[in-house]
Amino acid sequence: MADLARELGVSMTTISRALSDHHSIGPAMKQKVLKLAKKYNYQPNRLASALRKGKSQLIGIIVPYIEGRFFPSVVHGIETAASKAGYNVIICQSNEDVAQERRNLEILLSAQVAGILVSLSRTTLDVRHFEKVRSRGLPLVFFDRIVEGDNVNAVVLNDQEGGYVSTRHLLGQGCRRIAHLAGPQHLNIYKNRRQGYLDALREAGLAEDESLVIYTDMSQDQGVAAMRQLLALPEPPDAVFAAGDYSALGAMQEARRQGLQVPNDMAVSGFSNEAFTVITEPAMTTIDQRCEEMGQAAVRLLLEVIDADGAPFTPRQVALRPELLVRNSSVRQAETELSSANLVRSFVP
Amino acid sequence: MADLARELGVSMTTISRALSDHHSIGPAMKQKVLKLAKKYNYQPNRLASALRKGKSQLIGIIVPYIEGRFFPSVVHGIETAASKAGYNVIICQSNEDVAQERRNLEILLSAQVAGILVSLSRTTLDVRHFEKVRSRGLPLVFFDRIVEGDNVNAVVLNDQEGGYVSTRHLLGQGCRRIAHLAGPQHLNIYKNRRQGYLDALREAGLAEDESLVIYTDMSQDQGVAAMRQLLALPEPPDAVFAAGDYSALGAMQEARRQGLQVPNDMAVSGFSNEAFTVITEPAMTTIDQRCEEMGQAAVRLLLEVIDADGAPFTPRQVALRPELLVRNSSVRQAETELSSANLVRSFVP
DNA sequence: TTACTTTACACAATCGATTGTGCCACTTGT
DNA sequence: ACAAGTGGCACAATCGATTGTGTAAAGTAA
Repeated sequence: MADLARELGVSMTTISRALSDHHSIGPAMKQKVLKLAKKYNYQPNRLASALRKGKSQLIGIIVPYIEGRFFPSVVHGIETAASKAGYNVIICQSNEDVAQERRNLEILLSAQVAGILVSLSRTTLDVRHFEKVRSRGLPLVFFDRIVEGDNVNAVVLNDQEGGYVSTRHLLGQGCRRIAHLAGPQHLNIYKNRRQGYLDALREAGLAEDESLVIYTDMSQDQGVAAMRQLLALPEPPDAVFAAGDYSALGAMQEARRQGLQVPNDMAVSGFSNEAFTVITEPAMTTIDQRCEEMGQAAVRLLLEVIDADGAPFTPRQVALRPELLVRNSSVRQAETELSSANLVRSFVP
Repeated sequence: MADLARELGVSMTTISRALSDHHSIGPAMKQKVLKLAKKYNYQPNRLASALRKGKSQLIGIIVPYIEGRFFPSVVHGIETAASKAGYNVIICQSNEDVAQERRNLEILLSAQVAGILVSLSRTTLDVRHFEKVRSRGLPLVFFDRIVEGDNVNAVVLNDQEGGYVSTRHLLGQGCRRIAHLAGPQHLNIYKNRRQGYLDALREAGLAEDESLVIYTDMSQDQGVAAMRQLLALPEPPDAVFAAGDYSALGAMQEARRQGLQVPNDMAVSGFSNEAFTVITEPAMTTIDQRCEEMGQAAVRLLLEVIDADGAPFTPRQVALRPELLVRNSSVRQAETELSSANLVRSFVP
């Protein structure tokens, strides 16, 4: 910058203001500065700028881990949206450990990020460490694994709706005894998915049957076990809505192993749209969690708070609408259609 | 920091030096400063520090995208290793676009990162933009999709070895006509996998049969088509080594659809260890690409260059050894064992 | 013409931490 | 006892960009 100033015979002030389009710089001078900056391919030192302004162009992310399908996709959405808005993203993993989460928070604070996006670690019961962020007036948005309450900014998937539309879909296929493979009920996502399931049943006027709700850890193994248990009932179900794709997979495999036709004897639908759901045979109906949209929505909300710039901002909670992906595991067909329906689904990576 | 200095009645110099364990500060004073820093939970402003020192504690990553199995896992490995060494990670996506890659590079430069890790975009043919990084003396390490040559730091998987061990394994199972589903040969990874396959055949004294090598785009569809083509041969193969899991999947599905037993009539092995390979039936033998190790190795190499601190550093290329994961799709068994071998594989997410 | 704006730019302080140099006091060698 | 050495700390410059204030020159209104 000093070089530019020297070459044009003006002060650094003028350079800085010309580049940031300040009103007190004449258009002629602005042009000259811009041209020279291009020529020398001048790149401002973001550290210096951030130090002076007290705000960097960085957004901090804290996620439990970067693996599987969900978090990488959300991060992908976040990075894309942030980058479009001129921000960069610095990423931290808590490894499901509160202590690590706290450390990451400190680091992001000392890196002077413009805002922070957090998905809580599984071991985070006490959320007081986020008070420090708020007391500094630093924009903060939670996503997916959030702090409950209406005094925080948060973006989540509407899990209840996911359970509801899945169950409605199965009902629409003519299923009348719909089982549910539920997840650990102390986690809100699973509680809400189960609630959606119950809501749909009640709406259809069907009596709730406790024996049709099996509580699992969402593993494939327990999906197998659950299906075995269900098929041993005096009145086995004709469909199953699982709160996760892996348990749905296990259930589907066990059903077929016992000679049932999926979907005609047993319709199956899962949750999460894992990559494998398109390659099972039949392909699995599931709920897409809108991972990328979640990332984008989180960034949008964060930018709103950032742009409010300290002005009182009423925290907001955003609930994304899940998308039901109907595939062959749940679409009942006449016998004659079966052959074509079970054709291989192709998937180009 | 000024507060600490005032409270102890010393200069900021002393504070700074006490915290960085400078020799010219007495142990008594160091203790006092440390204790006070704890008490006030003092966090140094990393921007200011980085500005003054000309080096931040940030490592920049440029990847084509953050999706699928590979890149997220590598990033996971990178973040973990970097974090352990006291560095944080700022991540950029090139979206397979050179222009974006160039922009990302500029951004990382202006963010004053301590070093950069890059996996090239697919459209990067001209690599001159990396010259600017080298001319600034900024540590640079490529991984997976690298610039060829021995004047760059790079970490890759030994694809040739992957093809070699896969083919050796199939040979060891008694297969004698082993087909290969190859990928686009202008990409080094696919060329090398094919080379490993050929090396193993030659070593076993088997004649190379051009009709057994099918060139595909690695999609599931083309895997299906390739298997159809292979089975129409006068002398069909008894095994197939695919350079990717998706094409292996297509091949396996088509083989079973035509009534062949996998693995006894047709052994199948893939490449990449995609998540779905454990849930196919039979589970698919494949090559693990050591994603996390690659991230770790890249960080280790980068840290070496950083720690050399401008001293002449001879660029190095690291080749990771792939890991063959033997599963049921390639292990030939006596008929009586088949039932147990095809049992469900469980997978807890 | 005088007084008052407006325009266009420079001066110098500032963000927070780091570091070369200088200074003082005290120890050690001879 | 004097010179040299060393431990412990402060001063002030510095990294590079930003910004409140100051001040000419040019323009406008009276």
